[in-house]
Amino acid sequence: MSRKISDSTVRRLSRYLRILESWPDGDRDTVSSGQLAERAGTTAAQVRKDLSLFGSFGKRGTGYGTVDLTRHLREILGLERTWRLALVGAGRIGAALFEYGALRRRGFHIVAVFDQDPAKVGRAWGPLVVRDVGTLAGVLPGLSADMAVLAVPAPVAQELAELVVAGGIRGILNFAPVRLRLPEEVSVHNVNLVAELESLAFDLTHPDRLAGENGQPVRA
Amino acid sequence: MSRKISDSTVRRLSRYLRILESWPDGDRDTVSSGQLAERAGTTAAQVRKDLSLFGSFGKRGTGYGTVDLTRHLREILGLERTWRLALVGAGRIGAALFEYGALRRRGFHIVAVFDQDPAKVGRAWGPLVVRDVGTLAGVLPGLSADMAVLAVPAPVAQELAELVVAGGIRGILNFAPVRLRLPEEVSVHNVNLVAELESLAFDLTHPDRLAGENGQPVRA
DNA sequence: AGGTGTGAACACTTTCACAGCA
DNA sequence: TGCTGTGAAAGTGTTCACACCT
Repeated sequence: MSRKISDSTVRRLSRYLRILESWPDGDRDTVSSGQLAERAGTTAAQVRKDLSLFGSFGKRGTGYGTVDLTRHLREILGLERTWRLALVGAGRIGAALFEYGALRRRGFHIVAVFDQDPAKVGRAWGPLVVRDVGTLAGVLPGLSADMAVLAVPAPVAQELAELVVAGGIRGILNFAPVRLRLPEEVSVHNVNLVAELESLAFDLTHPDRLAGENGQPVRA
Repeated sequence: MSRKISDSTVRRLSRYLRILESWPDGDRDTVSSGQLAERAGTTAAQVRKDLSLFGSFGKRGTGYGTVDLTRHLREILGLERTWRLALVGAGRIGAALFEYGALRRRGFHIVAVFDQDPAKVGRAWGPLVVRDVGTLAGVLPGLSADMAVLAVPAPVAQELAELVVAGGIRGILNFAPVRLRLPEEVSVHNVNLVAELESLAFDLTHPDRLAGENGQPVRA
C-alpha cells in the first residue's frame, strides 16, 4: 500500500478537504462520492479512486462520514500539524502573502522574513524583523522552518534556493519564473503568473483547441 | 491539423519561449531540441513533439532558428498582440499584480481596477481610478478588456465572475479558492496558494510517495 | 554526421462496470 | 436499495526509435 501518488490526486484531495470544511448547507452527517464530485468538478469514480489509495473510509450504502473523512484528509495531507515558513523576498508578493490571513488559519506560519535590500533589512513586519538574506543559511536551522517561500527576482532565485536548501529546507514554493535546479529530495512547487496569463492568451487565441473541460487547472 | 492541445503542452511552449528570450550565452543562431530540453527540464523528443503540433519549424541536421522559433512561439501563444486586463479586487494580491512590471513588459496591460470597498473606490492607482464593482457589467464593454484577474474573497468570487462574463470577458485568472461555474466557452485558470502549500505539506509528509519529478534530476 | 518529424510502444490517469456489503 | 471499492477498459500524454533530410 505505498503506491506513488500523482500530483493531480493530491490537488483533488486538497479540494475535497476545502469542500468539506466549508460545506454550505448545515452539518451533514455523511457525504457520498457523487456529492463530493459534483462540488469538486470531477466524477464519483474519481473521488472513490483518490480516497481508496489511502484506505477504505466509506460505508457501503451510506457514504463517508463527514467528520471522519475530514480528519482523514487532513491527516493524509499532513495538516494535523503546523508548518513553519521562511519568507524570502520582502517585495509586493511577499507582503501580499504575509498579510494573507488564510495561510495562518490553515496552519502555515511565517516565522521569518528575509530580503536583499539594505533599506528593507531591519524593518518590522508585524512581530518580525526583516533579516538580511546573507544570514539565511546561518539563521535557518535555528528557526526549525519546514518550507520556504521564494518571492524574489528571477536572477537571484537559484542562488537563494541553494542557500535555503543548505539551511535544511526541503520544500519550496517558488514565485520566480525560473526552473530551480536542486537535489531531488527537495520538493519545489512553482507559481508563475506570466505563464498562467500566457496559457489564457493561448486559450483565447485558439478557442477550438481547448482540451480539458472548464473548471480545472492544472497546475501551477 | 487541428488536434486538441493539452495544458501541459501549452505550459511548456511558454517555458520554451522564456528560455529563448533570455538565452544566457550571447546570440545563438540556432537551437536544437536537446539544448532547449536541457534548459526546460524535459526531453528532446518532448520538445519536438510539442513544436510539431503546430508545424515544422526546424531544419534537419541544424536545429531551429532562434529568431524564427521565437516568433513562431509568440504567434502560437497569441502574444503578437497586447492583452487588456480588468483587475477585480484592489487588495494585497491585486496591488502586487498591479505593480508587477513583468506583466506589462510581456504585453498584459491592466486597463481598469474594480473593488467592492467604498473606501477604495475613487482612489488613484497609478493612472487609473478604482471603480465600484457595481459598475462592472456596464463599464467592461467599453474597455475592450480581454481577460479579468479575480483577486477577491472566495464568497463573492462566483458572483463577480458572472458579472465579468456578462461584460463580455472570456478569460479569467482566478485567485479565489473556489471552482467557478461558468459557461464552458469561458477559460478559467486558477492560482491557489493554500493548495500549493498543502501539496508541499503532502510531499514533505510522504517523501516516499513523490510521483513524477517536479524539478529535475540532481545537480548543483 | 547531426538533428528533425513522427508512428508505434509504453506509462500513466481516468472512466466503466460490477461484485459486495450495510 | 444505495453506495463503496476495485479490477479491467479506455483514454491521454510521454518516450522510443528510426526514416529522412541537409
